Amino acid sequence: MGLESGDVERLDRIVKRSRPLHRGDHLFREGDGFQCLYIVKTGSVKTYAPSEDGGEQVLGFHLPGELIGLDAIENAIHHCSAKILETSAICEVPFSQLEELSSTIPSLQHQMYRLLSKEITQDENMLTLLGKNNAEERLAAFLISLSTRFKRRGFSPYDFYLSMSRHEIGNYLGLAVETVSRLFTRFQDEGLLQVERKHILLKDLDALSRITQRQQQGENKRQST
Amino acid sequence: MGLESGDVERLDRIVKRSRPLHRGDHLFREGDGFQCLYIVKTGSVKTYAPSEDGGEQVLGFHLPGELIGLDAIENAIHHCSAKILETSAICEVPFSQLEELSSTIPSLQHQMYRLLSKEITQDENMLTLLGKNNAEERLAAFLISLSTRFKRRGFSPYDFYLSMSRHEIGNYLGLAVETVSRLFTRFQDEGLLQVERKHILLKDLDALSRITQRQQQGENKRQST
DNA sequence: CGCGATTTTGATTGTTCTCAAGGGTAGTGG
DNA sequence: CCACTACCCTTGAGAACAATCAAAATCGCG
Repeated sequence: MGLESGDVERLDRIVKRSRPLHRGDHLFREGDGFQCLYIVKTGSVKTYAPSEDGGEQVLGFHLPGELIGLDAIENAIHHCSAKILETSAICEVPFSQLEELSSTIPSLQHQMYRLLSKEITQDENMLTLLGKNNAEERLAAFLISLSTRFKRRGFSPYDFYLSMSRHEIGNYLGLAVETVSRLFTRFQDEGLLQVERKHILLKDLDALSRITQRQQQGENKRQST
Repeated sequence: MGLESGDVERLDRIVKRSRPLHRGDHLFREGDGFQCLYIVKTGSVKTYAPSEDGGEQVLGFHLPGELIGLDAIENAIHHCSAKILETSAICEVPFSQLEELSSTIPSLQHQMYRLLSKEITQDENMLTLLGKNNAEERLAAFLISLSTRFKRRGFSPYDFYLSMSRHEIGNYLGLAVETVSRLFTRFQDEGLLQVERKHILLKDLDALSRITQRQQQGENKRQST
């Protein structure tokens, strides 16, 4: 990270540990004033953009170690809502204090820029997924993403529980619930994974990877160039 | 903006005006080391993520006043390529200098955070467009976006030229070229606009807006919740 | 003027959505 | 503890939107 230990301590001092939150609780809602960034310690959170009629677009699922709220800096208003998916521990980081601190610690400022930049890169990857990949490729990419993120945090990359519903997965990936359900069944039939309700056991990560890259291999698809 | 005039001058001093660039030139390519952010002064630029086989995902079209390269901060490597669409004047901003400057000018630091945050918000809006909207809604939203951005810069919001091909529009919106072409024809038949090759004349911006919002009005679509 | 690239238009196909219905699960309250 | 209910997931059948294939028309450029 490049932060000195004294700096880490100063950073640590502004972070608030919140009491555990429960499924269905909101961290914030669209339109709320922006005060804090949130870091997931344990559990999981979904962010989504609600639309007038009660519909929504799921923007992301956030696992331990991941940051929430960066899109609210611009206008100091949250542009999306954040809902707890399972009992979770979340840290709050008051942004104004973080901002002040970052102006006195250059390496912290740099980390902040990198963090924001990373979020942009991730969103761009997601744009490619939605713009170019079919249903099968999207779900495979989703599972690999979860697997990678669990692994990074020291959890099993093969064996995990989904804290979100099929409905939410479909919403996130731009697919109907039924399509997601059918794909899980198909992946299981093909021996790529075992799925039972929320429990996922990835049996052939390589094959899943191959699926996500399939689009690129096909010669000159229509939307290309 | 909140920058003092002395600060503006300091900022101005690190910005380099480049000679005019021409259609097809590259500002940078995926994998290039990250040195500068780029600001479009005149003309237009597209950014895209190339894939192995020569295909690509268009990530954005950049008009005068808009910034390019924010996704490269994270690893100091460009994750996408940037190609000039028409003869353009582009400013370069060496990022390391900007970063230094921002650590001594708090309001500049704040602007940087806002800029990065805004980019995230825009990408999230695009995710919603690709995840929830049909072809018609996507193209309408695209035209309105262009219109709004031209207007902001003092150009006509009704009458403008497209610097990108139908192919690139389709790629950007996750649609086939033919679909884009058919939609232009349909919009024209319905009196929403006049189109002749690259020349666009928007005749009913309200109707276009209504199209983009159609999805939200329909009661509880499948992917919602 | 002619060639290649781009755009348009038409016909057909196909993936995914939609509609419909059944079964399973978890949570609630009697 | 069991019944009830609401929600979630699955599966099937049909419809629809957009992709694909094909070809003609137009444009830009050397």
